[in-house]
Amino acid sequence: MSVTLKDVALRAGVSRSAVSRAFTEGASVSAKTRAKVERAAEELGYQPNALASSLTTGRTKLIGLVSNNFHNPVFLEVFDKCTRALQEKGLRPLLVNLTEESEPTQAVRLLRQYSVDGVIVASSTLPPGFASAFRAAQIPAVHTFGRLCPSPDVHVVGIDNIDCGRMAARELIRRGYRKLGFLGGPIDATSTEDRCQGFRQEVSRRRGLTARFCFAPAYSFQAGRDRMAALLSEGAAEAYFCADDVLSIGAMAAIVKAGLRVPDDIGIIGLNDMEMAGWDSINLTTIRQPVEKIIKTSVDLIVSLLDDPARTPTALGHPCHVVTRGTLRALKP
Amino acid sequence: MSVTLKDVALRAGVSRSAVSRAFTEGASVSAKTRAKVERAAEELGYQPNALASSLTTGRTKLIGLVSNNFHNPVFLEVFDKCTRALQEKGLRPLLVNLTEESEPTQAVRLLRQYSVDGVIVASSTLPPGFASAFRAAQIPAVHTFGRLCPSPDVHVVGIDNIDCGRMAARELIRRGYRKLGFLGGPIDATSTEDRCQGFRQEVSRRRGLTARFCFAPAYSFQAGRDRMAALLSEGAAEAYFCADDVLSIGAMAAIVKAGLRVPDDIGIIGLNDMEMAGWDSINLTTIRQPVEKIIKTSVDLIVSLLDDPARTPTALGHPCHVVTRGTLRALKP
DNA sequence: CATAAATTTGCAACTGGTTGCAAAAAACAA
DNA sequence: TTGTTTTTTGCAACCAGTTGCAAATTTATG
Repeated sequence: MSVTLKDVALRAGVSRSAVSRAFTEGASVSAKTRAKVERAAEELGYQPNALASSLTTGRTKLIGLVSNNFHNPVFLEVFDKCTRALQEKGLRPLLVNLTEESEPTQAVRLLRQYSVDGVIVASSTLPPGFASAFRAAQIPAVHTFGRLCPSPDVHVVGIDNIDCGRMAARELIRRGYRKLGFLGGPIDATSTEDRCQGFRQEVSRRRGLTARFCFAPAYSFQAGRDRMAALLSEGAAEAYFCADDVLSIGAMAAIVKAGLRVPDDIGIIGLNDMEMAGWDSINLTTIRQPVEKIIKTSVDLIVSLLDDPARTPTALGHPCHVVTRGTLRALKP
Repeated sequence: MSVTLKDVALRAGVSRSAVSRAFTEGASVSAKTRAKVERAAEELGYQPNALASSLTTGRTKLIGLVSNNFHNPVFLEVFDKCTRALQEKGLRPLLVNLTEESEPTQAVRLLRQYSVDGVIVASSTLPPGFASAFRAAQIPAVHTFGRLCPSPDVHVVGIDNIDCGRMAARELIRRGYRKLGFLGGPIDATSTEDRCQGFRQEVSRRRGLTARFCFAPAYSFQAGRDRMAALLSEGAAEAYFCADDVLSIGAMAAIVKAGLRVPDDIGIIGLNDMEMAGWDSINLTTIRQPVEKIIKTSVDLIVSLLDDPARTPTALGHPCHVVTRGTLRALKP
């Protein structure tokens, strides 16, 4: 079997407590003992067992990273940033893929069994019961990319989707488009709902504008392409706010396929600013969601919740801005 | 604090052992006791602590999932498939992001501290020392997407990259291309090296062919685009095997930007067949790597290694095949 | 040098489970 | 009914650590 405290203690000629202390920052050990212990540990190739120590300390340094977005490329960036940020804080992500089959309660049970110190749910919608389950289990939870609302059930970090909707509408209007369109994701996704609402608000504040609203069944290329193809055949708007970059790319594919051009015939503005949006063959004008900052805030929040789990949930919003590339026509002079 | 065995035992009026047994499949408990325990557990909301039990059973059911590929979209599919497959087997992925800064030894230490039952390294190249470190620590390890070789240091599951190189060359030749090109990733990546070697072999077996070889500094869009732009200015080949789909997409962007067309002016064949390759705005002809099967094999292998960690490492290859889409010219009649 | 104060050390009990073993209970056979 | 066999149960020790406390050691002070 593997090398344990006892082995090191024996070899160093000290007690088990001494070894434990030598590996604990700020514990009461003399330099001499620590040196002896370190030497022995080195020789035996000892690694303290984090799980055993979690029993008494009550800290596993495990953070559940829960998501169901394994198809949208922007989430690769999310996982990258998130794992890095956690690792920097000495925390380890225990990844949970929320598939359609696996019930959410199953996921919560699992996270409890592994005594995670906290949970980050990276998904625009939170499965029902999650918030209360984590609260009941006293597990700090952060809903990253969730819907901001004044007094949420659980800590939320994200963007103001309503405002993004307004921002998109303003950008289109500013560029002289008058017949506007909104192409959302699933109609029951809160993110789509809010973006739609903001877009509608802004449009209805002005005169002389028309706006049509439609929804794709998923935030995916195919869904965007199919929906746009349908729109084209029934007479499309001058410019669309597609509530997601992948959706935008799908929509553009349909436009090009129909023999039209972006932005000359139809303008497109997306949302996310994922890496691909900047590829010059795509060159998508889009609303940038500050993923890195959102993740950083989420991780910092989790860290602070570790010492104060009962804090009242808050919503932390992050400002977005338009990244101008090539899929909207130039400003009128 | 949380509910423990003792609480349940007290409430059910049985010993702690009885509770433990009630939660262990196939343990010796009467139906009556089990019922009492289950009832009490239910009432208290008890969840067994997986980490505490790991101490005595020696099994954590944690599997380290190590990768450094958080930029290639194909890896989102990999993470998706891998987490699903592990979850189905009752195993939990502990994600480790191997960044440039963090030393690989650090990662191994971490995995030992968390007593993972096994490790899956999803990366074309294995950091030096990994194989021996895992062997020394007696941790079963599988190198997924690694280089197949007759007697590897560690279990490998992947594809025969040399064969893929040959396959690509044959496909180009079959379609009548005579001036061929190979566009690889980093020249020191074994995957690129092997694909290049196979391609060269096949070309040199025939007469009347020319082939030029070049390498991009990364498997990325930018790298592919920049490298291809440079090639175009110095006179490009008729068709290229780009050793990765993202690279291919970058290369195609450069070609289009230069006013040329794919496949009319230059043919492209990629490798991976990631989801995006099938998007009809990309429609890339490529060599399909059977990601799902590779992952499934890897997970099955890890599972079997749990009971037999010392098994001699083997290399498990998976066949690839060309997926014909629209980036190579039609076959000569 | 003796004494007081500060630091270091080991013991033992604890974390939340599992498990070998012997005793107790239940099931079966005579 | 009794004796035997089988099943179930609880005790106690164990897994790999941590930690409060009192004893032992070192350091500082008079």
